[in-house]
Amino acid sequence: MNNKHVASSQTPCTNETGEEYEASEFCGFKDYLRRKKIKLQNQDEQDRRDLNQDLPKVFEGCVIYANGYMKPSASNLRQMVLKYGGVWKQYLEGKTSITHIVATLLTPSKRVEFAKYKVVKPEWIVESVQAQRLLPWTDYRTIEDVPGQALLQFIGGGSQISQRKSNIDSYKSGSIRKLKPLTLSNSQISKGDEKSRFRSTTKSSKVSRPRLTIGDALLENQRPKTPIHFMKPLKFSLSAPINIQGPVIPTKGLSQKNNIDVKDPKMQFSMAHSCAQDDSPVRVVTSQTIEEKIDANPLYDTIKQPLSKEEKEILNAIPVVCSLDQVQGILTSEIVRPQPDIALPDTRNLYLTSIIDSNLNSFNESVSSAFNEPIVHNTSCQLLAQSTNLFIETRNPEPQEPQRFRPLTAEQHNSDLLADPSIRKSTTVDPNFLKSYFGHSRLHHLSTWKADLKLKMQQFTSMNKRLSKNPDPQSPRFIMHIDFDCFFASISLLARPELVDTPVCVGHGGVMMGEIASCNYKARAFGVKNGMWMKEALKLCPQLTCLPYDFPRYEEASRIFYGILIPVSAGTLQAVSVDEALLDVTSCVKGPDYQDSIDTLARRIRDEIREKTSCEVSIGIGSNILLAKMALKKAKPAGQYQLQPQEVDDFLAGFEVTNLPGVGLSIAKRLENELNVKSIGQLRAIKEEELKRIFGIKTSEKLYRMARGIDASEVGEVSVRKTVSIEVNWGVRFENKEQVGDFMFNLAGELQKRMVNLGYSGRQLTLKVMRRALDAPLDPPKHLGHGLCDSFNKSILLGFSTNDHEILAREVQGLLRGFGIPPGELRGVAVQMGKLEPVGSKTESRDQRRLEFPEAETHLNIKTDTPLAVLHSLKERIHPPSKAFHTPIQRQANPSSTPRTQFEIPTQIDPSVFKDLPEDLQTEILRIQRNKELQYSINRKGIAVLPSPSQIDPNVLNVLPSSLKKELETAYASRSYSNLLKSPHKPFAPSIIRNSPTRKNSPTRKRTITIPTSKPKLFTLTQAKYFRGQDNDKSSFPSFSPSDGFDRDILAELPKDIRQEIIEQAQRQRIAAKRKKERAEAVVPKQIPIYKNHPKLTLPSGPTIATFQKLSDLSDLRQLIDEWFLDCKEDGPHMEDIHAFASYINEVIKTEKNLSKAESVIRWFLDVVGTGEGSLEWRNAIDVIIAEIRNVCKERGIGMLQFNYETV
DNA sequence: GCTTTAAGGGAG
DNA sequence: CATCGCTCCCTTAAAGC
Ligand SMILES: Nc1ccn([C@H]2C[C@H](O)[C@@H](COP(=O)(O)OP(=O)(O)OP(=O)(O)O)O2)c(=O)n1
Repeated sequence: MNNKHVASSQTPCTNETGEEYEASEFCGFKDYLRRKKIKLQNQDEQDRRDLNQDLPKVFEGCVIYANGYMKPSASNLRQMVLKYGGVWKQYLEGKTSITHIVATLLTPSKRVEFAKYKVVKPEWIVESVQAQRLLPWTDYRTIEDVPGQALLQFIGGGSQISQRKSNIDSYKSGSIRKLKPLTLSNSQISKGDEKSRFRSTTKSSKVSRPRLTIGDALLENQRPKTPIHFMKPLKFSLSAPINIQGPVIPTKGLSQKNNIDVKDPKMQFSMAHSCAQDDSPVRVVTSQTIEEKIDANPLYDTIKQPLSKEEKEILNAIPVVCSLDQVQGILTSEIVRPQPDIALPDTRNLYLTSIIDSNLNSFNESVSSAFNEPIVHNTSCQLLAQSTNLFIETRNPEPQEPQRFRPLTAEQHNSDLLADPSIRKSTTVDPNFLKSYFGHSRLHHLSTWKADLKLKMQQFTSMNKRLSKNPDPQSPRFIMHIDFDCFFASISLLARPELVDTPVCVGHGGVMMGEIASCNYKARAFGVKNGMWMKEALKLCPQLTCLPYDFPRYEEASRIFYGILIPVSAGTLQAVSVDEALLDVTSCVKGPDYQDSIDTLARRIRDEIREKTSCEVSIGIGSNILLAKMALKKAKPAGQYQLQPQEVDDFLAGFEVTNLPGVGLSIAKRLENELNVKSIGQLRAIKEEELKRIFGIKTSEKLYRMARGIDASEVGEVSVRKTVSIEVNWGVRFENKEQVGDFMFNLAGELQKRMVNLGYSGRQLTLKVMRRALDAPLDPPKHLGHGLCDSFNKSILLGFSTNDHEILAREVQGLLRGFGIPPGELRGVAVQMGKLEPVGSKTESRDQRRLEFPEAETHLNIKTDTPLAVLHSLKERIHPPSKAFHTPIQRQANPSSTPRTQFEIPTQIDPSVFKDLPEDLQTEILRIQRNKELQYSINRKGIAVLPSPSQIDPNVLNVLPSSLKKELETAYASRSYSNLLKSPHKPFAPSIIRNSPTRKNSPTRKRTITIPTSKPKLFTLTQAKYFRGQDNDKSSFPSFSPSDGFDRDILAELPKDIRQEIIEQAQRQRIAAKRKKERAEAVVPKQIPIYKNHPKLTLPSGPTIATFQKLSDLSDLRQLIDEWFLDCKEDGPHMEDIHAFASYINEVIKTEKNLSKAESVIRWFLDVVGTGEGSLEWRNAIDVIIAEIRNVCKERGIGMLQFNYETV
């Protein structure tokens, strides 16, 4: 220790407790880092003392942080800053104290992240020093350097933050109206007309353009709320066709008619200027009429003139959104003198610019009187709230002062709305919402039925497929597409026979904004279409009758429908929907008059269905699925049509491209705008290269082929479910965060139910939320609908597979909080689980005996994780990798955030300490508490879901009170926590793997105790039915060598189960290694190709070959397959084994890249299994495996493997 | 190079 | 009263590695 150090120990930088030098027996990394930080600051302080004698304090009050590489190096700049009285921040910490950021170049995301900071070029420092005074930073903006960078923030209200727009005019026959994305660039906006806008959009879509990631969007929401500078000019984003003509409207411009040319009266005029993004500390959203706005605020004094109707309409659509920052920004930024290179054309700066230009003074006054005080108050309030709570609620200014301007928050608005009990009960705040909602939702029924039928038909098909052999794949095929005519309408009409000859539709009673699910052909004659809004339809057809839904009858009709088709199908039947199926009837026809026999068959089917359901189906017949579908178009209604091969080209040419499957509004528009293509005939004239200019590769190729009637897909292709999800985008109205929490909990519960019923757990969780668009009215056109929204996605990887609703709920809440959306602004929520793994015995393949519509609701198969996994997730929550999800570590207790009542506060934890913890931390702790008694489970892969000690964020530990630390220590079942920390970070897999930045740790992360292979999932088998404990010797307690990487003391402290598992794993590992070695010695390793270049194969753990049950040798594998089949011949293979086997093959293809090996293994498998003795389950297994392999081949872009399997 | 992510799109 | 805008899959651009 030198003098310097001693001196620095007295600096004010040492915090109150003198922490830097306090001895700590609990040496977490967090402590270390903190001390290091403090030390650095002290260093700075010292440097400053040493250096700044007699020098002007040029940078006094400046706290500067350097980002990225820059010309005078950061350390040089630091010297300068310190020398001249500034503070240098090495770490970005909370960013709150930073006044300036030095950067030469900013990545797009950084641009967003730093959008509200003074981001300056290094020259600012250099030249300020030269000038010996602080030069205006505005002359050194980094952000102006990159042309168009500011633009990014204004495009369509947020670039890639998709802005969805309700468009009641846009629907496509047979599909629901899609919300339209909006991405407007500067120049596009000015065009004003939809077509040109669209064209520009598409063009730019091929240009590589940085996008705003969700993280960026989150940052927008999580920006620190301290005074910061606003650097963007005010702009308006237009979210609907609008044409604003003329130059900047002068002061009184708003009263001048004809300056605004509103093409669409329903248009939404967004005045979302840049800083009105919802990240603003306080959003003051008013629902007052514009007159009130004007009356209430001197800001509007000069425009107190009669407004035209359109003007009022426009202005009322404008939520007045303002904040201190914005006000500051408005007053200090260059708005008054817009930067030409980034400002939008004058026409779009019209409103506020003009006001500000001419009314700066009155504006200023209004700011202090109406905004300033309350906002300051709310800023701190919200900072507090945000730091502890799920949401920031939008708040009103405090009412203590006479308010001339009383805006309404989204929450208040919802409160008013929900005050009506009849409304309240159909919103998400009602505890029975989900049940009631899904019970009434046609799309929910449709989706559920579809998934169910798809699965069942798949099973049925695989059961029979091999009976009907198709020896000549070249011979022509006959595909039938069978579909009820206006299904819902037809069925619902059965109860109202008197209306048969009148236009009817099916929908929810209302006459206003309800959607039409289906309408009969009488109604279609008027132009009414499925998915259209009632209001619209009534305009077209005033005498339209609306019939109620009758879901049970639809279901019953469907059951009959499939009941008729199944016997006919002779094995190959694919469910398209509840009322729609594909049939490969190739094998049904023989002889020279085959075409007639097909037609006869079709007629027979139609007759039978008509007889049994009293409804008509139509049938299209073609030589592939695409052509059958196109033929069906012609067949409808109540008809059939067989498309002859020779007429295909002419037949297709006349259809509009939207009739092609996969071509919806968006693609059709692009085709039309870019290529002037409307019909399939026109599409056929376009070269594939041309298409690739506009669309991606896959889409281009598909379009190209479809235009020529080519479709290689086959009826009954097996697909494996990839996701299970739930979403609600209607009735979503919340008053506070508690309601949100409750709802998410219920949602997770429902999702769990679905997963359990399907027999899945999942590793990936995705949250999708819809937030009311800034410029959308608080009440959308559709009652309780979502209206115009911005949508956000975020997915995380859990380190374990689960379907436990509590875990799901918690993770969802964490994600949701990351978005920082005020409860009142939420309009839609979706939770999706991916990276599925089958769980328990009830797998999809086991359901095959029942073909009825099941309503079974079991509560089996819930996969809980270990408490430690949750601990790990807790860590991630508090100290997430992405700043976007950053929550301040020091959090204040929020009086309103009490723990859920169903959670007991554990006695071991000091209740007051516990209460001071953030809500989610509380629940995590509670989980740990509750689960402590439970078995420490091992996840399916045989990896203990104990987070690696090295992965426990010391920050987390440090922030916990000592009593909690103790709890965690207990949870770790270790007396010596520091031992764990010090032990090699080998043994455990992390339990939570967050996306992106976390992955930087992947080298560490990948080190698990599993047997070294390319992927742990290969070992799914170890716990499955057949393979359980294959080469385990459970009785022995092996001795560990140091090279095992285990600390024996730690091992001894672990729960028995985990210890056992680790031991077993280690054993297997050794055995595997031994085997490998033996094999390598005994056999010439020609069977073991080594692909040095593949990254997967350079894992530190060594082996480079995918293994299956530790085998990679072909003969061993064959033997294993033999044994597997023999053992499970009767009962069928375990689903997990099937997947494991498929995974292995995929691994061989993907990683080992040994196609011939994969082929021969598969061939062997098929030979063994396909000997005719195989049960249904085994045939199913074949399909699943083949399907998975097909996927991988597709992924790899290689052709399908060859192994004499006729359906392949 | 590869894989993963967020987002768009489509169907029924 | 209104109203019940789901759920799965695929593709793409960009980011991460
Ligand atoms: N946007 C949509 C589209 C369809 N459906 C429901 C109602 C339909 O009856 C059923 C089947 O959809 P189809 O596309 O097959 O349409 P229809 O059977 O009503 O008419 P078509 O005769 O054109 O098949 O799905 C819906 O609720 N909303």
